[in-house]
Amino acid sequence: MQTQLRTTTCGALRPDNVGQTVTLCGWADTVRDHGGVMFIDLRDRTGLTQVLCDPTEVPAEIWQAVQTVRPEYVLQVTGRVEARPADMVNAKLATGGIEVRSHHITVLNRSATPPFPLDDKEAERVSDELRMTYRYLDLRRPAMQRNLRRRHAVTQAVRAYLDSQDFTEIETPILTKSTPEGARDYLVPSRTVPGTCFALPQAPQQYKQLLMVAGCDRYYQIARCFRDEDLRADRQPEFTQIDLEMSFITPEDIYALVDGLIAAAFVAAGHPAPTLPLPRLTYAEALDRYGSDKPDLRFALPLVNVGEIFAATQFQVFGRVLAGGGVIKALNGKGLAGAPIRIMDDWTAMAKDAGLGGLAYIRVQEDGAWKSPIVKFFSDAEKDALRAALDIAAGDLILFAADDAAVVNTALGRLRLLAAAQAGVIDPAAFALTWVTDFPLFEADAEGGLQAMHHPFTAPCRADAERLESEPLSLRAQAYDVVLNGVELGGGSIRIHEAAYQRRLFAALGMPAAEYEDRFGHLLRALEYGAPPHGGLALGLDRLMMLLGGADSIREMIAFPKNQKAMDLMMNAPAAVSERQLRDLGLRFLAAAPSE
RNA sequence: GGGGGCGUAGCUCAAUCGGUUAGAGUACCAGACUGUCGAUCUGGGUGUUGCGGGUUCGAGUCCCGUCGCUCCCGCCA
Repeated sequence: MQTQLRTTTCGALRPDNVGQTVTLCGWADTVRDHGGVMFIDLRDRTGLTQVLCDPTEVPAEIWQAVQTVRPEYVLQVTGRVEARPADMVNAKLATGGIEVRSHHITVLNRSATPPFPLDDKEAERVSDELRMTYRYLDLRRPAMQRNLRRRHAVTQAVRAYLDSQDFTEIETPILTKSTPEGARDYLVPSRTVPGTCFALPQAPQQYKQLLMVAGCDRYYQIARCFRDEDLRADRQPEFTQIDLEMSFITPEDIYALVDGLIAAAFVAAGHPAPTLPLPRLTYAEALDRYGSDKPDLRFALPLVNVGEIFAATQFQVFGRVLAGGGVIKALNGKGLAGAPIRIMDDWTAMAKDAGLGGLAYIRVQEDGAWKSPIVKFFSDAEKDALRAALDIAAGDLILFAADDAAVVNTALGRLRLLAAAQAGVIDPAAFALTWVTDFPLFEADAEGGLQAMHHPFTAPCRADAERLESEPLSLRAQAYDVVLNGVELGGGSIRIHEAAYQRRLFAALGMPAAEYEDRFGHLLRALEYGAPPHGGLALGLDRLMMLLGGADSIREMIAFPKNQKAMDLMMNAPAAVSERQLRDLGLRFLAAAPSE
């Protein structure tokens, strides 16, 4: 990175360079003033180099100037590389074997006192609010520099991999059309067509399908997506997907391709490649066994269906549920019998929040005795069967849920995660990847209607396709997710490539013909002109980087993220705009902007 | 929209049962110091206890309201 202002970087010098005269540029990291001699650790993104300044070796005015140097001042230093005496080598620094004995130092810029310490350990404890307000300082920290560099390495590897698989990177519009059945759209009012709005894309979904119709065969894009929904630690209103689509494929082609893509990303991020092929789980299996369509497989802790054991139970609560077509499942929290009351209260509250009437449990004491408010209703045969089914031993905590399958799975699925965390069985360094396949095509929406589980362009499994109108909720989709450590990394599907079936599907969703022709006419028309069978997938790049980097929020992996109210605290966006701008757009606000 | 947590010095935090002049580390400022590398030593407190109201002889502490940040549920085809 040699330039007119420097000959080398702050992370580059080694004992081999001793004797060379070099010029470095960077930020003063720490300044150690001994009166008669000064040490300045000079930092750039590549590392730290110790600069020594001796008043007998620099002009007086430079010595004067150096006295004023504070952390984050920007310096240009020229000097000779010298070996450090053996007892002064700093093993913690890559450059610790040498130092630069300066004979000229220029203060390129001064710095105000930083609002928070630019030290990786200290800064991690500083509020996100401050870090985001001064994001350019936060990003100066080595840890954040590493995150940015690692993200770059992964996107480079993704591009190289997809290029090797004959993909073409194609950009699609940011100003596009609203498709209101997904997330809430971000809207951009049009000046040239008054009274209308563009929407920012929630995903390049329709464009990439149209690129398949166009014969592109294999498309990808590192695509920015926008969804105006409430934020989470792993959800930002704008985020990045590795978006791809292929023609003439089945799901097997996607699995094989994406397995390789993920392996390339792991390696680029400095991790061992996962064992391929990645394991697969059907949606039905995932829900049954783990209570979630994005199971964390870093640990087992399976949900066990104990309905048969209680087929003839005397326990009214269980009996009523079974008679009503519900299910009874249990999970064995190994070693959690001693879980404090406070924890159990939290878990019970969570179970109720998930829809359960209450949380039944058995604490298995050290002497093997079962302590539980419900066990008195169990017969000896039921107890024996339970013991065998759940591998019950001293110290275990057995949790029961009895209700509709959906409620039971939700509640126990969440409890499974809490119990694993409480038991400390999650290896934070582990990576557990899985495909989840065969999602349902539809789910019931709040009003009892149908809603596409993935999106309305998803093709059903061929065997199911003709039950579209008769038993829509029974249709499995050719849809799949990739899950890493209990986080949905991404997903996709084989798409409907026949206009007639796409119309049938819109109709099955309860959409009048006039409506789907209006909203999706462009896609339907395209499908009429020889659309190839095609499908694809999108991976959340921010989430992938978060998991690969061991971070607890995707904000750590985004240069300029937004806070929980979707504001950019550094730029102060969103912000009020001028009357003139609004007039041009033909807009008037009903709400006033908050005043400062 | 709902639930939880937090809000005291630039930063990270402490302050007992409601009690006297709100402290510590660090940062910062001044001075000293020729081998440090989280330099050290000496001195210095730089504060609207988020904001507003209330209770009280007395409020950082209790009550009401409000604002901000954050985590989660809902939401996220």
